[in-house]
Amino acid sequence: MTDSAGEAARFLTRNAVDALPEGELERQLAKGRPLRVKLGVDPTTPDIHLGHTVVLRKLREFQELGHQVVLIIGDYTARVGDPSGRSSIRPEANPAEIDGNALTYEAQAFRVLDRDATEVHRNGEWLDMPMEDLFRLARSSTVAQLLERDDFAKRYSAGEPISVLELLYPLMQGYDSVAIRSDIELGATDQKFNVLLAREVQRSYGVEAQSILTMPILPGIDGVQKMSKSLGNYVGVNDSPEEMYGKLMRVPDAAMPTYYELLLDDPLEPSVPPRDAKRALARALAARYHGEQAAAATAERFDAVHIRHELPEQIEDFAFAANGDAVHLPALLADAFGVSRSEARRLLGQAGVKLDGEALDESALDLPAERLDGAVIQLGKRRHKRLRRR
RNA sequence: GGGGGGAUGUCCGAGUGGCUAAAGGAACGCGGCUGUAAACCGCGUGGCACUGCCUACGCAGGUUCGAAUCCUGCUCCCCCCA
Repeated sequence: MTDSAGEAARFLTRNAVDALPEGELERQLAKGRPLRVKLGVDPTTPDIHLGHTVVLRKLREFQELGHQVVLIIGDYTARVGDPSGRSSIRPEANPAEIDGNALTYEAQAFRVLDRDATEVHRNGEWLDMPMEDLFRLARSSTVAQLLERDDFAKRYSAGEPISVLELLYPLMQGYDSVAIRSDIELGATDQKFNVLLAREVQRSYGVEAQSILTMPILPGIDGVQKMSKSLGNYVGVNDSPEEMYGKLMRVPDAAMPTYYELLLDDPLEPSVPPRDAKRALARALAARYHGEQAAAATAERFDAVHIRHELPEQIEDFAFAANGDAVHLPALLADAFGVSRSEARRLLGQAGVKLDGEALDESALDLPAERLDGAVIQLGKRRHKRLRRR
């Protein structure tokens, strides 16, 4: 075992949770040949967010060390739905939607990965198998083994349903490893069971078992739950610089060390005040996905709006119709911001609506059109529209 | 195949004939304080033609002056036995 293998292994595992079996990665690296590094993603949502980039960045590190990254777009497994971390059965995913997502997924993944050094497969290539092959696959594990997994065990003992299809999911993922002959599989910690079970599946097919490397899960911008699209606490890699910056500024301080460790190359200096650390993070990530210039402009605009309380530079116009002189505010707000009229009324009653910076109150539900024309109407802290009479 | 239990708002979860647009919690929104942080305080969270009306407690019917609550059928889920 050479020093360089040990060094590389230490580097690659520095912010990982598990690298199993113990020492295996170093042994693999010491062989001196490029490793086949697997990552499987199910295109269940069209967007990649910063949470996904944690593992993608790790993959990128492998790439930069000369290893072969194999990205598997789980078009077939997406139709089953990964039960990991789930407490209930997923609704069946729609194949057409999955195909669409797969394309955008791939494109977005290459904002982190080097396209030329990445092998991409759809697992439909091999999972669309005859029943006979499924028999073989289904024999590679046992119900007891599958039920050992934490989320299944919980659901089972809580008397919640587990479908047979879900039980099959880890086997399908494991077969991916057989199909591409992976040396190592990456995943977030919630994938630990799946990636470990793949070792069993590989053995049962007589191929060498992969090692595994799991990464921590990035909390969402609420700082508590994992970042996920369905929880609405995510920052998408395709978000505009303003969205990225603004969302990241809402992340609680407590999550900063984790964000730094998982998303940036340099660790968080403890001496940096939390607010500055967060600004630097927001700035760095906006720059990563949109360039230094856009990031600088975004930061400047953010300060203008939130520190100097100026209006945002760009405010979308909203054309309103006024067929008399008076305009009914709840209706206007409902149309402009996509809230219900009832909600608009409530917000008016809570001083949550401002016209050119001044709070409106619910005593005046109708305002003259001329007062509105050209004015900026603001809902809460962050939603603005410039009104134009149609 | 037999027996038992269950389905309530974004989620969890109370509620077994009127006082229930439905307790409580979580989540979220608005306001205050602030750093679009945390903590804390206040208000709010079905819709609308809004001092009122409409819709809502798995689905469809029924009983009743009145049903989330009672009855019938159906759908789905869980457990035990086989």
